[in-house]
Amino acid sequence: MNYRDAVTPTTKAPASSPIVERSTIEQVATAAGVSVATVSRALRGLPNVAASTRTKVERAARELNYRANPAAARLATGRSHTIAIVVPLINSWYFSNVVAGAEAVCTEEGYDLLVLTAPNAELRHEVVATAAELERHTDGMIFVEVALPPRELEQLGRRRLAVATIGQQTDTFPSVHVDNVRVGSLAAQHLLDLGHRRIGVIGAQAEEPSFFDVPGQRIAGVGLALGQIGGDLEPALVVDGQFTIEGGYEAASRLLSRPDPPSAIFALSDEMAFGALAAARDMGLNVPGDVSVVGVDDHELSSVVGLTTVRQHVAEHGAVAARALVRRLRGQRTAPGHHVSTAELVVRSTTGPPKL
Amino acid sequence: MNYRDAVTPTTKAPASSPIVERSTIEQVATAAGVSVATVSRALRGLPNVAASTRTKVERAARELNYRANPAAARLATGRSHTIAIVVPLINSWYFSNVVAGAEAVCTEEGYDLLVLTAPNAELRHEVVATAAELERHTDGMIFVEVALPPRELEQLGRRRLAVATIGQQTDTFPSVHVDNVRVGSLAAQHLLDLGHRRIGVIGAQAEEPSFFDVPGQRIAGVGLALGQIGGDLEPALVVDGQFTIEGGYEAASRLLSRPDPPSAIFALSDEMAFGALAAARDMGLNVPGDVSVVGVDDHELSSVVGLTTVRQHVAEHGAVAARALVRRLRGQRTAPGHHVSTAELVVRSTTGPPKL
DNA sequence: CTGAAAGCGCTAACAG
DNA sequence: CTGTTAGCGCTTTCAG
Repeated sequence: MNYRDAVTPTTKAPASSPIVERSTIEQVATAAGVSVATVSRALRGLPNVAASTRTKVERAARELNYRANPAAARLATGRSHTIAIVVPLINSWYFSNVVAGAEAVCTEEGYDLLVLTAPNAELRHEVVATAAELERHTDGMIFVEVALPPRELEQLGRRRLAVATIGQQTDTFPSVHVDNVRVGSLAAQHLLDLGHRRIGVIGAQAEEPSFFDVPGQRIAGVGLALGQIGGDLEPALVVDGQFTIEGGYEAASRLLSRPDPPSAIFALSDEMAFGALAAARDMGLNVPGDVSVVGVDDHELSSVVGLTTVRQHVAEHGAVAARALVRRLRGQRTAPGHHVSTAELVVRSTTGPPKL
Repeated sequence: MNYRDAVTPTTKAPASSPIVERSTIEQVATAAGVSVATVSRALRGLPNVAASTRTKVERAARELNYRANPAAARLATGRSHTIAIVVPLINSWYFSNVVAGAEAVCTEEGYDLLVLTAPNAELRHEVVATAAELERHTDGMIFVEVALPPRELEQLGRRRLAVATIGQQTDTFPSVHVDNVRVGSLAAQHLLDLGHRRIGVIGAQAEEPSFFDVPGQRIAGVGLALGQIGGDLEPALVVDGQFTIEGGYEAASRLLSRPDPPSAIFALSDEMAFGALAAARDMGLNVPGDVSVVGVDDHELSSVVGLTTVRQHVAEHGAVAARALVRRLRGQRTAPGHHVSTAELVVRSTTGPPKL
């Protein structure tokens, strides 16, 4: 339920200051004894305004509590100072953390953050198809773990809309992503170092593998690590966990009830790992005695249950993407930088050497 | 990580239809051979438009892919078709689910959803203080578990802004909340029925107890149930868990390492309960053999670990609030209805009779 | 460096 | 029932 997580004992609230009305540019102009055009220039920091005039205007604006009406500014300029973040869903650990990161930056930078969920491919295509419409609601959008095919990317690229992606890496837009092959290797290598040779993987079907495939890359990383010691990833030991707790539970149950169960399980997310831990417990198996478990994310619960995991800095993903967008919207024509976020292995107590 | 939770195998995407431009009301007017005013009326379903004219206009609009420019409409009408949701934080199970519920309704109803986080009381006051400003960004706001003092409520009430609250119940605005006293009683009664008499509670400090106090009410519910059998809630058995997993872990550790530990623990949220379960495990205690644990929420993980809990329908809270707001914005002057959301006990395997 | 004036695209009286 | 005419509040030429 969490309603108070962040409630640090704060300084006494400023006795609820009364709501103060906003005024129009014209009132400010009159008060400062200049024209509205000058007020507009002065307040937006444009050149060609005498220092003295600017000061005068600023004072008047402050006194009148003036702030440009966003609707009017938007109509006149076409920019809305709003960013939309498109996520498949919002009520999951990963996505809510990404949104949190983006929100923090947006608030800080004076942008409004709109949340759009596009749970399936069809809706995602629709989001792109209605980009012309969205352009009138927002200045930019952040696509989070949303696979955009080349054709749609190209369509978006031709628009005035600023775009950033999280997860997918494109050559048109700035992006943030982790090296998922490395994520997989990191987990697998740890397991190999402990002596495991048969590793089970709880992953997920990639929806559109051709463009963008997180599970696939992580699994490739596992294969890579395994390959280096002349080993191999058994396809039969890779099962779908749908990135949910329950999916993880079921996948692990299947894996562990095999005649030849793996000695370790790599779940592609902590939530699936939690499911796996529960499954092991329910089967009377000891972790890490009978089976080791590794996850990805570093969920809050992970440290508490001692889950070994590959940590990602998820909120940072959102923050970096938002910052890139804001920068671009402010005109800083930076290269379409790709930020590769770090990920690191956090060894805790769900992993250990295999039996025998 | 969860990016694909909701990815159901969808029908093949409609081969990315090209982005089609938007046109202005004037183009539609010309195409339909009428004035812009008529177009505006026809398209907004206002009366006083001949059926034939309306059809004509609608066809033209469809052909030109016309949709009113939101910025222009907003400037002219003052309404933004946007709703803001104010949460203390967004990356927690409870709040992200509330937001998800609200988002679904907003999308369905053609409203944009803005997310604002106000982690502490000070920022919350600021949100209210800048209501005049917010009014120009949004038509309404949903305050989620945000304690608004009477004075601020009154200030908000005088504005054009539509308001709905989740958690707090006011007599000015529509609200959604659960009967938290009942939530507490439900949990306690279950424990009492099993034979427990000494119940520990993991709760949280209320920030502004005078206006709105979820933990306090749930605890009161416990006291009530206890009182009915002539028992009493020992103040020393009520400890703060800050509504976080870790806080729950620490609170439970403290509770269980007492010389006279309670035989059952009621955690005011599932996340705190997860922490408590981990603490019990780490102390070598058996659940429910040595100690029973009950939570509140019915988190996804709860069914998997078998946590007995009082289920709340969280996403529904967000949806109901959003719907109330939309209704109000559409002019249906309904009574400031207070929706009391249901909560029910879900008995699983973390509760059982006490030892001896 | 500053002001006047023309929009941005839509809605809302007000006539007719 | 429909068209004309003002705005909504700001930005942006264009003169000066």
